Amino acid sequence: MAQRNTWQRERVREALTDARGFVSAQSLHATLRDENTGIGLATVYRALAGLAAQGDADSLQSPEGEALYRACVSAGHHHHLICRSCGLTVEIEATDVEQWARATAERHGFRDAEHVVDIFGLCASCAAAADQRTPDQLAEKRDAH
Amino acid sequence: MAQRNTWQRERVREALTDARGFVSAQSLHATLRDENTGIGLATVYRALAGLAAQGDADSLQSPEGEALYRACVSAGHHHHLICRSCGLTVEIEATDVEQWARATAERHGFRDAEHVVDIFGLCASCAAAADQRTPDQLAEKRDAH
DNA sequence: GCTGATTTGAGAACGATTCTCATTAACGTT
DNA sequence: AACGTTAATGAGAATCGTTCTCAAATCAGC
Repeated sequence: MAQRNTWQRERVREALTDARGFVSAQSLHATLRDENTGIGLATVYRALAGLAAQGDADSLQSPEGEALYRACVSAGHHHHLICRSCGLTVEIEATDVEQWARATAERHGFRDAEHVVDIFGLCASCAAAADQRTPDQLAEKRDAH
Repeated sequence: MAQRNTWQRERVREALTDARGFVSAQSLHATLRDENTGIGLATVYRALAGLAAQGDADSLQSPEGEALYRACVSAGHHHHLICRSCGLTVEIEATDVEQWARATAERHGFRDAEHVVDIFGLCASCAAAADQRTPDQLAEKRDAH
């Protein structure tokens, strides 16, 4: 009996799909815990690891050192443009970069090369929101001073 | 009195420079602790954070979630080809990738884009070593079975 | 050498992730 | 539908990397 279907695994899969971008295991767990029965944190981690292992999810390390997961849309290898504020993710293809990475590794005698290529930034709407907020923050700073 | 010069900070700088590639704060601390007086782990972290902040060191997240540091040779922005076995690092320039990243971010309306571009692989000597070891490992597997 | 702010080090605190293990429940068999 | 096997779960403990705390040590200017 290799793999059993539990409602927990389904829920994790759903929640991951519903999320618009990359989410941490922690916040996924928080979401699930809010809306239903108390699913265990360990279970969420196990489910995510499983999904990632069988290629149904992507995982990457945020610059802060958290592991982020996302439901995988396109099956193949690809990269991401991630909003560091709201987590919105755009899947990007990078054929050129792909080739460049392989060529570079070979040129230096490296084998079994994997590469990490991701772009973090502020998406259009978050950038707009940030612009609106900035004056207030400056004002607060002035007041606090 | 902004910044003080302590032998600890110097030692960290030296050790970081001596290391041939990326090292974790933990292993740097272990090295330093072995060869001399007991330098504190927190101090190593602080020194590394400081070096990274003032641009004298690079930092990146390993796929395992550890933060890795390396003495910065070229001042500007650059990327790395890292041996996942011995940590040997080659600094690589990626002007094309640079531009591609900027263009991609802009095309999707993203602002303040940073990118993570690193290649992990097996360097030539580690690959050779792995080839030698592989038959034994297979034999072991057979025996253990 | 004295003074005072910065830095240190030991350990506590912390957050993310993994492990443990008794309990639960999925699924093939009856 | 009940059964037995056994993978999966959940609560909490354990682990690991990193940051924080605070008293004691130390650097820099006088």
